[in-house]
Amino acid sequence: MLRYICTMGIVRRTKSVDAILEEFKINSGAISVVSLVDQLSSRFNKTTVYRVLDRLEEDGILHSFLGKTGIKWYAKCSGCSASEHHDVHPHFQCLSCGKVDCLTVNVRIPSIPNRKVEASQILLQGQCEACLV
Amino acid sequence: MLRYICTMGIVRRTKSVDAILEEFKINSGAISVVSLVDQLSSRFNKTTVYRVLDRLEEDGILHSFLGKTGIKWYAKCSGCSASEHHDVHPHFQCLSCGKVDCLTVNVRIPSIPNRKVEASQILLQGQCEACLV
DNA sequence: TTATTAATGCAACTGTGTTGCAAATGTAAA
DNA sequence: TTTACATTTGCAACACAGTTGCATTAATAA
Repeated sequence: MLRYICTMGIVRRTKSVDAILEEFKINSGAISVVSLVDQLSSRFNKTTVYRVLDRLEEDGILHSFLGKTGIKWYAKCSGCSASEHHDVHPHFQCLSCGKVDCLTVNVRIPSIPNRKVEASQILLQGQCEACLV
Repeated sequence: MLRYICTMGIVRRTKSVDAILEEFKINSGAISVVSLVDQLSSRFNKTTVYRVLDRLEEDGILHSFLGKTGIKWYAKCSGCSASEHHDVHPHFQCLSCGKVDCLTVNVRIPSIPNRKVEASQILLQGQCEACLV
Protein backbone atom coordinates (compact mmCIF):
# COMPACT_ATOMS: atom_id res chain seq x y z
CA MET A 1 0.00 0.00 0.00
CA LEU A 2 2.17 2.75 -1.38
CA ARG A 3 0.02 5.45 0.09
CA TYR A 4 0.86 4.46 3.64
CA ILE A 5 4.60 4.19 3.10
CA CYS A 6 4.89 7.48 1.35
CA THR A 7 2.29 9.79 2.79
CA MET A 8 3.87 13.06 1.87
CA GLY A 9 5.21 13.09 -1.65
CA ILE A 10 4.49 11.10 -4.76
CA VAL A 11 1.66 8.60 -4.37
CA ARG A 12 0.64 7.92 -7.93
CA ARG A 13 2.91 7.40 -10.91
CA THR A 14 1.42 9.86 -13.34
CA LYS A 15 2.50 11.07 -16.77
CA SER A 16 3.80 14.34 -15.35
CA VAL A 17 5.93 12.55 -12.75
CA ASP A 18 7.43 10.36 -15.46
CA ALA A 19 8.02 13.28 -17.78
CA ILE A 20 9.78 15.32 -15.11
CA LEU A 21 11.93 12.41 -13.95
CA GLU A 22 12.82 11.83 -17.61
CA GLU A 23 14.09 15.41 -17.87
CA PHE A 24 16.42 14.78 -14.95
CA LYS A 25 17.59 11.57 -16.61
CA ILE A 26 18.47 13.42 -19.82
CA ASN A 27 20.08 16.35 -18.03
CA SER A 28 22.56 15.31 -15.38
CA GLY A 29 22.87 18.77 -13.89
CA ALA A 30 20.38 21.03 -12.18
CA ILE A 31 17.34 22.36 -14.01
CA SER A 32 15.57 25.62 -13.25
CA VAL A 33 11.83 25.45 -12.66
CA VAL A 34 11.39 28.20 -15.22
CA SER A 35 13.01 26.16 -17.99
CA LEU A 36 11.20 23.01 -16.89
CA VAL A 37 7.82 24.75 -17.00
CA ASP A 38 8.72 26.11 -20.42
CA GLN A 39 10.00 22.77 -21.70
CA LEU A 40 6.85 20.94 -20.64
CA SER A 41 4.34 23.72 -21.29
CA SER A 42 2.68 21.94 -24.21
CA ARG A 43 1.98 18.86 -22.12
CA PHE A 44 1.48 20.10 -18.55
CA ASN A 45 0.29 23.14 -16.67
CA LYS A 46 2.92 25.09 -14.78
CA THR A 47 1.04 24.49 -11.51
CA THR A 48 1.43 20.77 -12.07
CA VAL A 49 5.15 21.10 -12.66
CA TYR A 50 5.56 23.10 -9.46
CA ARG A 51 3.53 20.57 -7.48
CA VAL A 52 5.28 17.49 -8.85
CA LEU A 53 8.67 19.05 -8.06
CA ASP A 54 7.47 19.78 -4.53
CA ARG A 55 6.46 16.18 -4.05
CA LEU A 56 9.67 14.79 -5.52
CA GLU A 57 11.58 16.97 -3.10
CA GLU A 58 9.50 15.79 -0.14
CA ASP A 59 10.41 12.23 -1.08
CA GLY A 60 14.10 13.08 -1.23
CA ILE A 61 14.33 12.32 -4.94
CA LEU A 62 15.17 15.90 -5.86
CA HIS A 63 16.55 18.80 -3.89
CA SER A 64 16.11 22.49 -4.61
CA PHE A 65 18.11 25.66 -4.19
CA LEU A 66 18.05 29.22 -5.48
CA GLY A 67 20.27 30.51 -8.26
CA LYS A 68 21.99 33.89 -8.22
CA THR A 69 18.89 35.74 -9.37
CA GLY A 70 16.63 34.01 -6.86
CA ILE A 71 14.88 31.56 -9.14
CA LYS A 72 14.45 27.96 -8.09
CA TRP A 73 16.55 25.08 -9.38
CA TYR A 74 16.17 21.37 -8.80
CA ALA A 75 18.70 18.57 -9.03
CA LYS A 76 18.67 14.85 -8.35
CA CYS A 77 19.62 13.85 -4.85
CA SER A 78 22.22 11.21 -4.23
CA GLY A 79 22.10 9.46 -0.89
CA CYS A 80 18.99 11.25 0.33
CA SER A 81 15.64 9.97 1.49
CA ALA A 82 12.41 11.57 2.64
CA SER A 83 13.62 11.39 6.23
CA GLU A 84 17.27 12.30 5.79
CA HIS A 85 18.61 14.93 3.51
CA HIS A 86 22.34 14.84 2.94
CA ASP A 87 22.54 17.56 0.37
CA VAL A 88 24.48 20.37 1.90
CA HIS A 89 26.89 20.48 -0.98
CA PRO A 90 27.63 23.65 -2.95
CA HIS A 91 26.17 24.37 -6.34
CA PHE A 92 28.02 25.80 -9.28
CA GLN A 93 26.62 28.15 -11.89
CA CYS A 94 28.61 28.83 -15.05
CA LEU A 95 28.62 32.52 -15.88
CA SER A 96 29.19 31.80 -19.57
CA CYS A 97 26.77 29.03 -20.48
CA GLY A 98 24.42 29.28 -17.50
CA LYS A 99 24.63 25.59 -16.68
CA VAL A 100 24.18 24.75 -13.03
CA ASP A 101 25.18 21.60 -11.20
CA CYS A 102 26.04 20.08 -7.87
CA LEU A 103 29.59 19.91 -6.61
CA THR A 104 30.78 16.92 -4.66
CA VAL A 105 33.42 18.88 -2.82
CA ASN A 106 33.05 19.55 0.85
CA VAL A 107 33.20 23.15 1.95
CA ARG A 108 34.24 23.42 5.56
CA ILE A 109 32.20 25.96 7.42
CA PRO A 110 34.35 27.35 10.23
CA SER A 111 32.61 27.45 13.57
CA ILE A 112 31.23 30.87 14.31
CA PRO A 113 31.69 32.20 17.85
CA ASN A 114 28.43 32.27 19.82
CA ARG A 115 26.34 30.94 16.96
CA LYS A 116 25.05 27.58 15.95
CA VAL A 117 25.14 26.91 12.23
CA GLU A 118 22.37 24.52 11.25
CA ALA A 119 22.20 24.87 7.49
CA SER A 120 24.16 26.38 4.63
CA GLN A 121 23.55 27.38 1.06
CA ILE A 122 26.63 27.83 -1.02
CA LEU A 123 26.46 29.01 -4.59
CA LEU A 124 29.69 29.31 -6.52
CA GLN A 125 29.95 31.00 -9.88
CA GLY A 126 32.59 31.00 -12.55
CA GLN A 127 33.58 29.07 -15.64
CA CYS A 128 32.64 25.42 -16.09
CA GLU A 129 34.85 22.81 -17.73
CA ALA A 130 33.27 23.27 -21.17
CA CYS A 131 33.58 27.05 -21.07
CA LEU A 132 37.20 27.18 -19.80
CA VAL A 133 38.57 28.03 -23.28
CA MET B 1 31.78 68.83 -9.05
CA LEU B 2 30.32 65.79 -7.38
CA ARG B 3 28.46 64.72 -10.45
CA TYR B 4 31.67 64.08 -12.38
CA ILE B 5 33.41 62.16 -9.62
CA CYS B 6 30.55 59.88 -8.92
CA THR B 7 28.74 59.28 -12.16
CA MET B 8 27.04 56.07 -11.28
CA GLY B 9 25.46 56.13 -7.85
CA ILE B 10 24.36 58.84 -5.49
CA VAL B 11 24.76 62.32 -6.90
CA ARG B 12 22.40 64.36 -4.74
CA ARG B 13 21.96 64.12 -1.02
CA THR B 14 18.20 63.81 -0.82
CA LYS B 15 15.84 63.07 2.06
CA SER B 16 15.40 59.48 0.99
CA VAL B 17 19.15 58.88 0.87
CA ASP B 18 19.50 60.29 4.38
CA ALA B 19 16.55 58.30 5.70
CA ILE B 20 17.88 55.04 4.29
CA LEU B 21 21.41 55.62 5.54
CA GLU B 22 19.90 56.43 8.93
CA GLU B 23 18.19 53.03 8.98
CA PHE B 24 21.54 51.36 8.46
CA LYS B 25 23.02 53.46 11.24
CA ILE B 26 20.31 52.33 13.67
CA ASN B 27 20.44 48.71 12.58
CA SER B 28 23.95 47.31 12.47
CA GLY B 29 22.93 44.12 10.65
CA ALA B 30 21.43 43.53 7.26
CA ILE B 31 17.99 44.85 6.35
CA SER B 32 15.63 43.28 3.85
CA VAL B 33 14.27 45.53 1.13
CA VAL B 34 10.78 44.38 2.04
CA SER B 35 11.07 45.64 5.62
CA LEU B 36 12.79 48.83 4.49
CA VAL B 37 10.02 49.61 2.00
CA ASP B 38 7.49 48.88 4.72
CA GLN B 39 9.32 50.94 7.34
CA LEU B 40 9.56 53.97 5.06
CA SER B 41 6.25 53.57 3.25
CA SER B 42 4.69 56.66 4.84
CA ARG B 43 7.52 58.88 3.66
CA PHE B 44 8.76 57.36 0.41
CA ASN B 45 7.52 55.35 -2.50
CA LYS B 46 8.83 51.80 -2.80
CA THR B 47 10.32 52.57 -6.20
CA THR B 48 12.42 55.27 -4.60
CA VAL B 49 13.65 52.90 -1.91
CA TYR B 50 14.65 50.33 -4.53
CA ARG B 51 16.42 52.97 -6.58
CA VAL B 52 18.30 54.57 -3.69
CA LEU B 53 19.50 51.13 -2.56
CA ASP B 54 20.69 50.43 -6.09
CA ARG B 55 22.68 53.64 -6.14
CA LEU B 56 24.16 53.09 -2.68
CA GLU B 57 25.31 49.68 -3.85
CA GLU B 58 26.85 51.10 -7.01
CA ASP B 59 28.87 53.45 -4.84
CA GLY B 60 30.06 50.58 -2.64
CA ILE B 61 28.31 51.95 0.44
CA LEU B 62 25.97 48.97 0.71
CA HIS B 63 26.11 45.45 -0.65
CA SER B 64 23.22 43.13 -1.35
CA PHE B 65 22.54 39.43 -1.24
CA LEU B 66 19.54 37.10 -1.29
CA GLY B 67 18.07 35.49 1.82
CA LYS B 68 16.88 31.91 1.98
CA THR B 69 13.54 32.70 0.39
CA GLY B 70 15.07 34.75 -2.40
CA ILE B 71 14.27 38.23 -1.15
CA LYS B 72 16.91 40.93 -1.26
CA TRP B 73 18.87 42.13 1.76
CA TYR B 74 21.28 45.00 2.06
CA ALA B 75 24.07 45.63 4.55
CA LYS B 76 26.73 48.25 4.98
CA CYS B 77 30.02 47.55 3.27
CA SER B 78 33.26 47.78 5.13
CA GLY B 79 36.37 48.29 3.06
CA CYS B 80 34.55 48.55 -0.24
CA SER B 81 34.40 51.29 -2.84
CA ALA B 82 32.60 51.79 -6.12
CA SER B 83 35.56 50.29 -7.98
CA GLU B 84 36.50 47.48 -5.62
CA HIS B 85 34.10 45.23 -3.82
CA HIS B 86 35.62 43.15 -1.07
CA ASP B 87 32.45 41.62 0.23
CA VAL B 88 32.67 37.94 -0.40
CA HIS B 89 31.97 37.13 3.20
CA PRO B 90 29.17 34.79 4.29
CA HIS B 91 25.87 36.00 5.69
CA PHE B 92 24.08 34.54 8.65
CA GLN B 93 20.31 34.31 9.08
CA CYS B 94 18.90 33.39 12.47
CA LEU B 95 16.14 30.82 12.13
CA SER B 96 14.54 31.97 15.39
CA CYS B 97 14.47 35.76 15.25
CA GLY B 98 15.04 36.24 11.54
CA LYS B 99 17.91 38.67 12.02
CA VAL B 100 20.51 38.65 9.27
CA ASP B 101 24.04 39.92 9.37
CA CYS B 102 27.47 39.70 7.86
CA LEU B 103 30.10 37.33 9.18
CA THR B 104 33.70 38.35 9.27
CA VAL B 105 34.97 34.79 9.06
CA ASN B 106 36.69 33.60 5.94
CA VAL B 107 35.25 30.51 4.29
CA ARG B 108 37.87 28.75 2.23
CA ILE B 109 36.46 27.60 -1.10
CA PRO B 110 38.43 24.53 -2.17
CA SER B 111 39.62 24.65 -5.75
CA ILE B 112 37.30 22.72 -8.03
CA PRO B 113 38.94 20.53 -10.70
CA ASN B 114 38.53 21.97 -14.19
CA ARG B 115 36.53 24.97 -13.06
CA LYS B 116 37.34 28.54 -12.27
CA VAL B 117 35.45 29.94 -9.30
CA GLU B 118 34.96 33.67 -9.70
CA ALA B 119 32.31 34.48 -7.12
CA SER B 120 30.57 32.90 -4.17
CA GLN B 121 27.42 33.44 -2.19
CA ILE B 122 27.34 31.77 1.17
CA LEU B 123 24.30 31.91 3.39
CA LEU B 124 24.47 30.20 6.75
CA GLN B 125 21.47 29.62 8.95
CA GLY B 126 21.06 28.69 12.56
CA GLN B 127 20.79 30.34 15.95
CA CYS B 128 22.27 33.74 16.63
CA GLU B 129 23.91 34.78 19.88
CA ALA B 130 20.72 36.26 21.32
CA CYS B 131 18.62 33.22 20.47
CA LEU B 132 21.09 30.60 21.75
CA VAL B 133 19.10 30.06 24.98
C1' DT C 1 -15.25 -2.82 -13.13
C1' DT C 2 -16.03 0.35 -9.64
C1' DA C 3 -15.20 3.53 -5.76
C1' DT C 4 -12.10 6.40 -3.88
C1' DT C 5 -8.96 9.95 -3.55
C1' DA C 6 -4.69 11.83 -5.52
C1' DA C 7 -3.43 14.65 -9.20
C1' DT C 8 -4.44 18.00 -12.75
C1' DG C 9 -5.87 22.30 -15.30
C1' DC C 10 -7.49 26.62 -15.07
C1' DA C 11 -8.06 31.20 -13.63
C1' DA C 12 -7.22 34.29 -10.46
C1' DC C 13 -4.20 35.76 -7.13
C1' DT C 14 0.22 37.15 -4.20
C1' DG C 15 4.59 39.19 -3.58
C1' DT C 16 8.93 41.12 -5.15
C1' DG C 17 10.90 43.90 -8.11
C1' DT C 18 10.93 47.04 -12.61
C1' DT C 19 9.73 50.66 -16.14
C1' DG C 20 8.11 55.00 -18.38
C1' DC C 21 6.95 59.41 -17.74
C1' DA C 22 5.52 63.78 -15.82
C1' DA C 23 6.37 66.55 -11.77
C1' DA C 24 9.35 67.93 -7.99
C1' DT C 25 13.75 68.97 -6.01
C1' DG C 26 18.82 69.55 -5.25
C1' DT C 27 22.78 72.00 -6.75
C1' DA C 28 26.14 74.54 -9.71
C1' DA C 29 26.63 78.69 -11.72
C1' DA C 30 25.09 83.44 -12.60
C1' DT D 1 19.41 85.01 -4.20
C1' DT D 2 17.84 83.52 -8.33
C1' DT D 3 18.08 80.75 -12.35
C1' DA D 4 18.71 76.64 -15.11
C1' DC D 5 18.67 71.99 -15.61
C1' DA D 6 19.84 67.36 -14.64
C1' DT D 7 18.79 64.22 -10.96
C1' DT D 8 15.42 62.25 -8.23
C1' DT D 9 10.79 61.20 -7.05
C1' DG D 10 5.87 59.38 -7.12
C1' DC D 11 2.63 57.11 -9.50
C1' DA D 12 0.53 53.69 -12.15
C1' DA D 13 1.14 50.03 -14.73
C1' DC D 14 3.77 46.24 -15.65
C1' DA D 15 6.81 41.75 -15.44
C1' DC D 16 7.74 37.59 -13.48
C1' DA D 17 8.04 33.58 -10.23
C1' DG D 18 5.36 31.16 -7.59
C1' DT D 19 0.69 29.94 -5.03
C1' DT D 20 -4.26 28.92 -4.12
C1' DG D 21 -9.13 27.26 -4.58
C1' DC D 22 -11.97 24.49 -6.87
C1' DA D 23 -14.14 21.62 -10.27
C1' DT D 24 -12.68 17.89 -13.25
C1' DT D 25 -9.79 13.93 -14.50
C1' DA D 26 -7.32 9.85 -13.81
C1' DA D 27 -4.57 6.30 -11.04
C1' DT D 28 -5.15 2.52 -8.18
C1' DA D 29 -6.95 -0.61 -4.44
C1' DA D 30 -10.55 -3.57 -3.84
